[in-house]
Amino acid sequence: MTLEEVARRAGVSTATVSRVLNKTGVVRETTRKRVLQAARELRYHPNLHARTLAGAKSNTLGMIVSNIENPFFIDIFRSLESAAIQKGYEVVVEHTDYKSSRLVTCVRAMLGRRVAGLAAIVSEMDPSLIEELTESGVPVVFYDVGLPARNITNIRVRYERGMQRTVEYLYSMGHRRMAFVGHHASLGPLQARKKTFIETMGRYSGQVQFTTALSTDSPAGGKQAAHELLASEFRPTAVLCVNDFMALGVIRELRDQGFLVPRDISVTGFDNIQLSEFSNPALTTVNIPRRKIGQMAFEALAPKESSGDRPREFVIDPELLVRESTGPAPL
Amino acid sequence: MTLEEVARRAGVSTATVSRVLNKTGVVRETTRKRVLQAARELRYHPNLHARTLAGAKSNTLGMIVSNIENPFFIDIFRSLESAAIQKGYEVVVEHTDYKSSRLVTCVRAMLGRRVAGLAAIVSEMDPSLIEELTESGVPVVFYDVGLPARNITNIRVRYERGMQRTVEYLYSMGHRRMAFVGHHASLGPLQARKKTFIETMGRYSGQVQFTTALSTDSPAGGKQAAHELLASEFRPTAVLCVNDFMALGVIRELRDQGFLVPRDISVTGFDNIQLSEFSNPALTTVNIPRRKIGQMAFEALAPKESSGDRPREFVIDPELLVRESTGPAPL
DNA sequence: TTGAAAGCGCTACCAC
DNA sequence: GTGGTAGCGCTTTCAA
Repeated sequence: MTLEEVARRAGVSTATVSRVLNKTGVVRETTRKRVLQAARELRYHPNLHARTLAGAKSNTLGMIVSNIENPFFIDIFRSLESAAIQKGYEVVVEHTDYKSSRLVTCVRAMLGRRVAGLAAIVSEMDPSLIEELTESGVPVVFYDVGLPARNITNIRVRYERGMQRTVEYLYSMGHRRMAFVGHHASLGPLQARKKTFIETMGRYSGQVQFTTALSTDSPAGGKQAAHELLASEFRPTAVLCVNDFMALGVIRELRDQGFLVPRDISVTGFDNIQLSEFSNPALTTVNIPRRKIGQMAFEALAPKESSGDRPREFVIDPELLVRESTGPAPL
Repeated sequence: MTLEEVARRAGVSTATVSRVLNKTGVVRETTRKRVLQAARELRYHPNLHARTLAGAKSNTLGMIVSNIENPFFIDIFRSLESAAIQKGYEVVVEHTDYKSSRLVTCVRAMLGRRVAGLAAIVSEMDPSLIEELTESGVPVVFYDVGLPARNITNIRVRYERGMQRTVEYLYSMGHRRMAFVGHHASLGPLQARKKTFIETMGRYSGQVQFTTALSTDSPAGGKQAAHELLASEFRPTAVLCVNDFMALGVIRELRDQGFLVPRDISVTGFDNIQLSEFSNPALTTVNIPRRKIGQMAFEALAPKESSGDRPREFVIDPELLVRESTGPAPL
């Protein structure tokens, strides 16, 4: 089914059919009806590829996330998407599983698709890709990686502040033996998180002991990391997780091994995903405003007619949310 | 950046560049190098729209799900995707939030994109859309809706069997007052689920009492439904949830109101999403093999050279998984 | 208000 | 091995 067939059936030119279907230009009402009728009878579906190829302007935004199973990313996606849809955009998501190789594929695909803008909410960005994106001229939003440039907007979370607040709180509750549970330490931003933990611990040097464990970004990963932690001789009174998703698994493992949270061991997360409230016990966590991030991302990507499109940087200062999974250290 | 510019820079024709980039046809090694070099220097990204428009054959599969926040759907997506990627396909997801209007948009978009196949894992399918898809000739997989046709494959779960097994189990544990928590009863398949519960209850008429509550498909929705349940005069000893995602919220609300699960009230889910194991208490649920469903969907969509593409129907008989959230009814 | 035709960027077929 | 070129299906001037 092509435009031409519809035109033929309606007894008009393809130009007219195009006008009718796109509601552009004026068309006599009777003609319009005839065209619509023909299109319906033929079950015509315009070829989007031909459309964008001919039209040039894309109203598609792209978004790439590291882990589509982690609700954190889905929340940002939904927020960005709802802002986008409101303005007549559509957004396509891809995910990388934290693999650089997949990221390259995704970015290429997005660029090939000629997206109007791209949000890269990923941890595994490498310099050459950043350069490629910068030079592509396409509006891009990075989360936690990259530097601002004319077409690049950055959103970054002051992770160290969140970490610091968590540790201070835990310290004030008497905790002196802490463990950090993370994932993918080989990736820049995640490596940085672990480092931040270690540096923060450094401030209490002599007063606190600590260790770290790594696994995959999932509840199962958290469970496994906790398992390793408990298998070692180091017995933490508090476990700080790089995110809520893993914390869910940590709590599970602790419980399986007979520990009570928070009576025996306190656990904290990061992100404040919805599930953190539904966890039992409800998770003490650090709030990261996902909705706001999605909105910021959209604003940075949508053509900003008013202001010049200078590079921007958004910085988020996350706050600690104390709930049920933390308490005083056991004696 | 276009193919032509690359060709000019490399001093060859566009045909040659195309051959090099697609690894199709033979090209002298030196020429190849030169082309690649030019492409790199120009930071050339082939226009995917032009490509598919010219090439005709699409290796993109589409998938539409009702609720992208519910891990159940993500699991199926990931399974389908990994099978697809292995065979050189890519898959794009869209979600509808259970809204028929959005479903229409999504289907149109997929058809416009000329996907090679479409998996509609949704509950809000209406007859006219089904007809549209059937007549489009595109290979389609429906989950829980629609009838087999030459290009339509159906995957259906014997929901009633799962429900029945759950009720039998609960009954055997002494439960005589049960409640069903669901969502979107206006949509066919979900309406059917509720009806199945009611019919199953009918078999025990006189012996058991029951009620139902509806909310949205999320932990928050489950929490709210549970809240309404407890606000009424009806006090169930067991709450059967339409899925695990909502059950998470139900458990939370029960706990918030001081009930112990399963001592005071038993709770069951459906789907056996990963999180159901990480719930506290771990959820008694009915397993639905998401991985298998994704694989089946892919097989049904991928061009099947061997067998003729006769319509197919896969039927899944789900089994009960007893974990910690259920127990004997309180006296 | 409508039609003719020139592309959009690429693939594929046919010559050379 | 390589180049020329006819489309793929649509939008968009430019004329009529």
